[in-house]
Amino acid sequence: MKRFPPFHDRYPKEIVDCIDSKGWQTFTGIQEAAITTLPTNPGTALPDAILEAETSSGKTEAVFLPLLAWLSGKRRDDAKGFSLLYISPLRALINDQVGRIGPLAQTIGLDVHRWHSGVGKTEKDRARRQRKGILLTTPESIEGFFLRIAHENPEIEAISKVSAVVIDELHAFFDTARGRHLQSLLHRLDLLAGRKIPRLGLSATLSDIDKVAREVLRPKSDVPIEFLRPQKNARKIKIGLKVFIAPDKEDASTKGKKSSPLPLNDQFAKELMKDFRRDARGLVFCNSRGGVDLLQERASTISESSGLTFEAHHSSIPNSKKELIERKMRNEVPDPPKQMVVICTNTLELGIDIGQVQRVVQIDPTFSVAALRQRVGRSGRRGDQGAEGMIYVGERELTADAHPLDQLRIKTFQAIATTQLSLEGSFEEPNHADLHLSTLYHQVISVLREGRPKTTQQLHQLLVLGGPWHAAPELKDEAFFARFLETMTEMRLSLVERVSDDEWRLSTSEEIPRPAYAVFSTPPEYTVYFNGQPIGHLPMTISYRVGDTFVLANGRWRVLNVSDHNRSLTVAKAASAGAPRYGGAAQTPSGLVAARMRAIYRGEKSYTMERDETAAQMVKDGRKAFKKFGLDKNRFLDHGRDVVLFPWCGSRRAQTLVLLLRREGMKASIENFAIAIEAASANDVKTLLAEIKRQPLPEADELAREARQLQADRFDRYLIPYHQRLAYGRRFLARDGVKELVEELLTADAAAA
DNA sequence: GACCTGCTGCGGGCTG
Repeated sequence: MKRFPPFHDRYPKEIVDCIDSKGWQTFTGIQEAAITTLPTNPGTALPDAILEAETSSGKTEAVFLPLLAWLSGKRRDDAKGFSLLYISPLRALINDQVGRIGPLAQTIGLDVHRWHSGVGKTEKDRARRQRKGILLTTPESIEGFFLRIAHENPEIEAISKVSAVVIDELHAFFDTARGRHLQSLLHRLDLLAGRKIPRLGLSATLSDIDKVAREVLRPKSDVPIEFLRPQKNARKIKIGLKVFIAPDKEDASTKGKKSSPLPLNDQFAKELMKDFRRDARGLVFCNSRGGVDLLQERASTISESSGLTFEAHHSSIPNSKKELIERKMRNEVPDPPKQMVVICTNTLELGIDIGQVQRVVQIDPTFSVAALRQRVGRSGRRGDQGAEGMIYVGERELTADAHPLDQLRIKTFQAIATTQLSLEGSFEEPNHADLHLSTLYHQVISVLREGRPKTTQQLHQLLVLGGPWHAAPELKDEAFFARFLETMTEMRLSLVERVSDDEWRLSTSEEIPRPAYAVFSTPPEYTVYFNGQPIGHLPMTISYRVGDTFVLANGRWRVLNVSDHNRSLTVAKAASAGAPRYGGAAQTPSGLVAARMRAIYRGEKSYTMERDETAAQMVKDGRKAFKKFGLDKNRFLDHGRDVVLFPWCGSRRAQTLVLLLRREGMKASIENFAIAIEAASANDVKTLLAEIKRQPLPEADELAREARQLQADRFDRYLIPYHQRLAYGRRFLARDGVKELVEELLTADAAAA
């Protein structure tokens, strides 16, 4: 490899030799940045750091080369203790990384141990015995180590000895219950170690990283954080747009009619054949599992004997099948397909190794800018190849009574807005207001499970004042926190009890259920069997009867037998079938995207992306409809007996507006990028809004009374209603700027009149 | 009209 003096001159010979033998031409930008910046002399303390670069830009080596060089100079004694802790949000990523980190670590005599639920006993026993080297694991397994503390668990002790923690795919922990969980675990590890263990996060460029990642990596940090990013120019990204028109009704009566277009999935499948005709490997992202199954079925049928293979990859496909697909993509099977396209959900959004992909197609727009950027970024990664993405949008054939949202061609504008923002590098801001009370509940129990009773003050200091909940204003108040603990003793399932006035311990009076390791939960699933073999999973929240049909995992099936007790569905092949139903809630629009869509409708933002003729026509039509409805001036639209209101804001303010209207007796709900109000006129709504404007805004927890579903996270059901409403308000509502929004809605309309 | 992620413990069957 080309000589890179900061590496070849400063790094230990064993490590240099190992890298030279890999046949790499040069280091990537992020690797050069890390090698130049991070200390290799154990006399210099390791900093907290964030390495920011795209998936598969060699971030793993970028962080491990300096860490291993640093460790090689450190005197090692015989005492048990791991050297490094690597944390990944995915088991699959750990399995990939063993192969990359293992040989590097071997050069300085360190073993690498995997530890997650898919790792066998033999391998875990080896890690348990050695308690040295590098441990690769998940947040939930770390929770497991903590939960076993009470039973004299030497592993957690050995983990607390590490010189640094590496967190892979740090962006996957932004703004989530799981992220807060990880912060708590790392904080508890620091306390156990009696020092601040350096944290190094690997992140994609998906937000204002300096601000966001700092808070995620180490809340309330008083030590500086190094930000490392490539010096070299970012590679080129191209995103194109194609729009397809769906027939008005996709049923038998329209089939064969000349004037009627083909069903959407047939059009998509044909286009995929064209777009991927020259590529060896491709990825297609859908917004739902059902969408993946249907499109894969159509594409497989249409492409038969063309040499192009289509595979389905989502969470309901068995792991063994998914792993086989990933191996085929990497050409690790005998006689791999020459041309292969995987149709997936966000299962392949994070950095699981799937080799080199030439092109990415997104079916219908994503709801966040970050998702689009991350997905397109999975293409053309080696060398200087730019990323190439294409969005296929399905719009509906317009009828005389078409809904305004269809006339506005909303999906086309959503696709353009997400593309523009993605290319500009503007991403959604995480919601820092989130209280994460469900996760707090989990961590109180986890801390108490360690054994000794704790006082209110101790718990408050550990989790709130000095810990990951430091930024929640309500919780800072010790009385509020004490009340939270007290409610935990009052619930039907009370896992906590008072020892004395001010001391708490894990309940002893009841049978304590098995500990929960994850802060999220998954609904129970049927396993679908064909000929005794599991072919996939379906959620039990949807009921099935004998004779029902569905498409799943590259086949059409008919239900032969349903067993709720065994959680199994037995199926036979069927001649035809529709998409499986998975259930779920509507997707929520982001304010960033909404505001940009409005600008494009108004012609304030041109769009320069590559598009087909239909897309160009859709933009013309959408803008024309926007004018026709007068939406350039006002925000209300009477549609039949209902009103459609266009706030052009993010989902939190929109949801606040919806609850305000419901509180006054209106049947309001969010519908795509608009608010639909049933059985009301624009004038009714305006009168109400004027009234709302005059009154003081209710508190968020008060408004939350109007919400249909208060429970969102795993342990919300164990919280008292007041805490549930508080958590709901902080997560889904925003009072800031709502008065201004109401004002804007009324003035815009007055100006128009 | 949504997507994804994780854990243990136990028992049965197979291999050496």
